[in-house]
Amino acid sequence: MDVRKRVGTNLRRLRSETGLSQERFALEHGFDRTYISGIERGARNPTIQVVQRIAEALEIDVMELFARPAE
Amino acid sequence: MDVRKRVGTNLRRLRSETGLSQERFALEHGFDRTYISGIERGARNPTIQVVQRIAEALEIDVMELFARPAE
DNA sequence: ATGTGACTTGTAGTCCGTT
DNA sequence: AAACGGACTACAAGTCACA
Repeated sequence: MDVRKRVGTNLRRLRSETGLSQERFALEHGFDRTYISGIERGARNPTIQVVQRIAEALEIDVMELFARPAE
Repeated sequence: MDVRKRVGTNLRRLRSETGLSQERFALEHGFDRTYISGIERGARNPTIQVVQRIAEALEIDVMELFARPAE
């Protein structure tokens, strides 16, 4: 499994669990909505600093975004 | 702690454990010698696909490179 | 509310070196 | 063996209009 899919899947699940839409999550944490969308779909190849910023927004350790998602 | 330092510190430890120099590690796995050096020092901000490729070269899960290093 | 193509600007990634 | 510099090209960062 590609790491982009991995991070994207984890982000989508964790972001959903906060109860926020992509739009509100992006707005409240200073991201562009379409950029978050692209990462969740695995269409983007973000740098580790971007992933770090997302982890901070989710209030989790960056490592969690790289966990292998359950099938 | 910055995520670049985290990945760099982990890479340096894990790469050293393989017994390979930066130069040989890079050569044998198709990386640029100076780029590996930069990542280990935390001076670079690699994309997640590059970190994935490094993890594959180390034969570990990419998640391990994001673990919080021991102090 | 999300997906997608297109776009500009900045920097990731590579290659040549020297210290 | 590793840190570091300069220059270059490929592509990520960040944004927008529209479906």
